[in-house]
Amino acid sequence: MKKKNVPKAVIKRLPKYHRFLKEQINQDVVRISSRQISQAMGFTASQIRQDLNNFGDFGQQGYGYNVEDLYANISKILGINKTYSVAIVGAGNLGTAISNYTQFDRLGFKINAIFDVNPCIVGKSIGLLEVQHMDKFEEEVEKHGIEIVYLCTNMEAAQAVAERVENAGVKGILNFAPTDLVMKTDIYVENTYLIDKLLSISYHLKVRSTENDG
Amino acid sequence: MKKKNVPKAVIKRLPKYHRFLKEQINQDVVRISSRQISQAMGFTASQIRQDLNNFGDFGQQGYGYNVEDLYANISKILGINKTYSVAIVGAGNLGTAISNYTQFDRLGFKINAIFDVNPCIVGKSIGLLEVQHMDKFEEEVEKHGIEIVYLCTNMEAAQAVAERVENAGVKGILNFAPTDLVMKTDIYVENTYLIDKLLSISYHLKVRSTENDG
DNA sequence: TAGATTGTTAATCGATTAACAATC
DNA sequence: TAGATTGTTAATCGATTAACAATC
Repeated sequence: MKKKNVPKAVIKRLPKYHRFLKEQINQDVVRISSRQISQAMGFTASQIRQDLNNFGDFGQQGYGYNVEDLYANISKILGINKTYSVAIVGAGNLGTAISNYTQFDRLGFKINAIFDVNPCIVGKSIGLLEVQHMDKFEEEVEKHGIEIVYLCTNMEAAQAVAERVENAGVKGILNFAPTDLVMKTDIYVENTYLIDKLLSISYHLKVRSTENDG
Repeated sequence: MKKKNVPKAVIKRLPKYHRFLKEQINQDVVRISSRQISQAMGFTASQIRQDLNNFGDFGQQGYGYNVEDLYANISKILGINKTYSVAIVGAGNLGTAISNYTQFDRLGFKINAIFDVNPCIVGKSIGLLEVQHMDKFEEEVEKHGIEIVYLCTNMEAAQAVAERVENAGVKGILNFAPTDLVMKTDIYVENTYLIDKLLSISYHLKVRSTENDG
């Protein structure tokens, strides 16, 4: 098996392929060519073949790709042929919303604990879980083998909580707080940067409105 | 003023500069060099100067950049020297969470209406607003001059709602539904792709765990 | 003036696209 | 076999980094 290091740009596209192929399966599509994927997804056929060949020879000359096979392979590459144990820290509006986000659950990200420090929120039921106080965090991480934390605190608390999450041995953080976390270990942090998306909209609307002027 | 078309990669970094400069202002930093920004943000000094020079000559040889000035300039470039009129469609957990996200409000994105179709939700109060039925959508968009919609429906409803949003003359959509929207006009859509972030974490955790094997 | 740091041109690097031989 | 489509090498394009003259 080849093992050059895969370009970041390719990794960013993998979830899109995964999503697209799932749709194809739902529509009972059995085989598909890079050309067909190209037309549906808007990448070039060449790029699609290049991307996939970073991981193996999934296709067949003269035939194309078997949709089920390709989907299974990409799932495996993405590491979602297993279940992850997840905790949410911060059970405010956002934490509650995320806990109800079925899409995550469906792909094997199982929420096993929810934490907060606010006495008005601790003890509340969210789905089948009861919000626990952060006092119990380390204990519960151990008990449930928590691997990933969804960080849904406010901006001010985020850094301190992240460090505690790191120290508890959690491997990954999905950070919803609008702040860059500084970590000591190689814990993997992914930022949502919701504000950046909004600023991007703002930028593009502005550019358009000024294009009509000068 | 120069007006070549600005690389996408640069535009994606603008919000990060904006955020960083705001922090510097809060810490009463008056001037800063590309070298200092470089060290704090982890880009090269060269890249920072290249990025900024897409929009004008904001610095001064031998001095660097005035933090306040640069922040004001980037704000203007991002189009956030004005207030935007925003509506939320979908007042479930996510819509409610987003409506409470003060960060958006603080940068001038003002939520003026919230909509849903669920009879259990319509009429409910969220902050100072009452959730309205989608029947009133077009009327309210007109009344409040809505420019941006936060799309917080489920995946199934997203496409149909997006088309209605488009037809009502809204200019931009921040899409929280895990689906690619197909638009007819040049309405600007930004996708949050929360799942993609989670899959990215999964991928990196998997790569690390298999590095120890082979 | 001397020192610092920008703005900008040129060099390098990485990612995308084109082309085509291999092969199902 | 003939047609289709992959896997892969080579060419192009775009973005990042290095270097340095301009200048505050």
